[in-house]
Amino acid sequence: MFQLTDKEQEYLHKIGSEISYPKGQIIFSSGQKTNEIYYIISGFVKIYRTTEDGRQVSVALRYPGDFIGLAEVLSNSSERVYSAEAMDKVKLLINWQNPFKKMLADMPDFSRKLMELMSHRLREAQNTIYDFIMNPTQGRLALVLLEMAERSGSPGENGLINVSLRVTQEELACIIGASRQTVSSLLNLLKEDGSIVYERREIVAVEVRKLKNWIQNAK
Amino acid sequence: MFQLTDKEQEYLHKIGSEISYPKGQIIFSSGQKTNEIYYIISGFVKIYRTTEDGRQVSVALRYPGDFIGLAEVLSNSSERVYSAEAMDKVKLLINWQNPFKKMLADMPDFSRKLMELMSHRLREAQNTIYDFIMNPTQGRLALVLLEMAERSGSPGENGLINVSLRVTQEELACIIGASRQTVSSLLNLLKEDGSIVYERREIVAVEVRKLKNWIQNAK
DNA sequence: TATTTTATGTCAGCAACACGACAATAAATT
DNA sequence: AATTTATTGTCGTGTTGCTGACATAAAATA
Repeated sequence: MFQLTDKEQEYLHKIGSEISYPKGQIIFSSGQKTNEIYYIISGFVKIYRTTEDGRQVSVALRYPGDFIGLAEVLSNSSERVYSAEAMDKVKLLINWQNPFKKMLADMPDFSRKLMELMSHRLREAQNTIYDFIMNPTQGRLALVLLEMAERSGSPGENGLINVSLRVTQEELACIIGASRQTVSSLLNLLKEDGSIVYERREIVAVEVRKLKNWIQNAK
Repeated sequence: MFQLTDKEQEYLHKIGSEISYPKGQIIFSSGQKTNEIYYIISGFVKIYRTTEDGRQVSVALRYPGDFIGLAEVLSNSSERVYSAEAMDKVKLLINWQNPFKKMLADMPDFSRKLMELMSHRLREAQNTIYDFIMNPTQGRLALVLLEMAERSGSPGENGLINVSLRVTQEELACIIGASRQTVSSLLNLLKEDGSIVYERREIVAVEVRKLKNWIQNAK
């Protein structure tokens, strides 16, 4: 849905620089000064907040081709509201605020495109709210697995998507707002059912059709 | 947080026209063609979706000074995704898509301001997700009542906000994602506790401090 | 290879909350 | 004023999913 033109890519590369983070690395965290935005080249990133009692609550996942840290820059907030963590080995393009803002001013089409992106993200977030209200835990787990597979896997035969998701149950729990124990049981349910292939702490493939059966109200 | 300049107000009025809707009126609904955006002059509006089995799920409330129907226009979606309903007697300014887009092009500052608005909304939606994960039903109810009071009431003495909220329990239920019966009990709990003044099916005032005690993790 | 750390599986007990049912009340309509 | 309709209060029952506890297994480290 979001595609940069060659010219935009080029511009971004010229004013930014590539940077890699290992899995688990925190890219920025809540409360920090807002100085930069990131463009995801590969890997995926969790946007989350830590509660007083130390629990993490995830509100979004971002995949290659998307920006992170955008909302603060576009709304001129001086401090980060949410934190971002690499869920994977991640390759990013880091861009400082000022040149980026200049780029926005220089390229009205790019600016319009970002407006589209923000609108799209708002819809996504609202869909997440909808899903939380409509779906019990299994449904939310199925939704998240499906999304991760579609975004970072490669389609195989008869509705199978091959992936390589090394996500702990703890991580999944904080994304879907459930307890770790529940995620454990559910993953095994999905496995027995043939909805996912889950071996040695890694999700290897998902069966789109079967997985969708666990979701109440598909979009 | 979102303020229009006199010039912008004037422009909007020039290219748009005022329109009033009674409580319960549907302003636009999911699936309709996107032709216009609305600016809320008074009253408030629910953004929601209806599920297959007829239940309503609300994802946001919009108050005076805010736009509705914006995301589709800004992202060039031809169809409405969510529906909008007047929760009150509502006065709106209706603006057709094309003149509005021209306004965006004509006034870069306005355009930037809308970008800020969308960023802000995204944060709001993410905060809602966070609240859903962190707070049990009472907390979400308290949050919604607090927001409605702060946005549409007038501050009285010692932390009291006077309002006049004629919202059915059914409505509240679909906003916080709970059953009507649970809302019923909770409202009475809040009433006994002195967190709200609730008389003859109308919420007359809220006690900010006490109400906040029901919320797990205040923003 | 041995040891420690981290992640997973599983269970029992408990609390929150949904659902259906129905009575009671207020509001709207005739 | 009488009747209908919409809204609210309050049950009991059942389910879901949380918590804490502990065993097991895999991975990381020494």
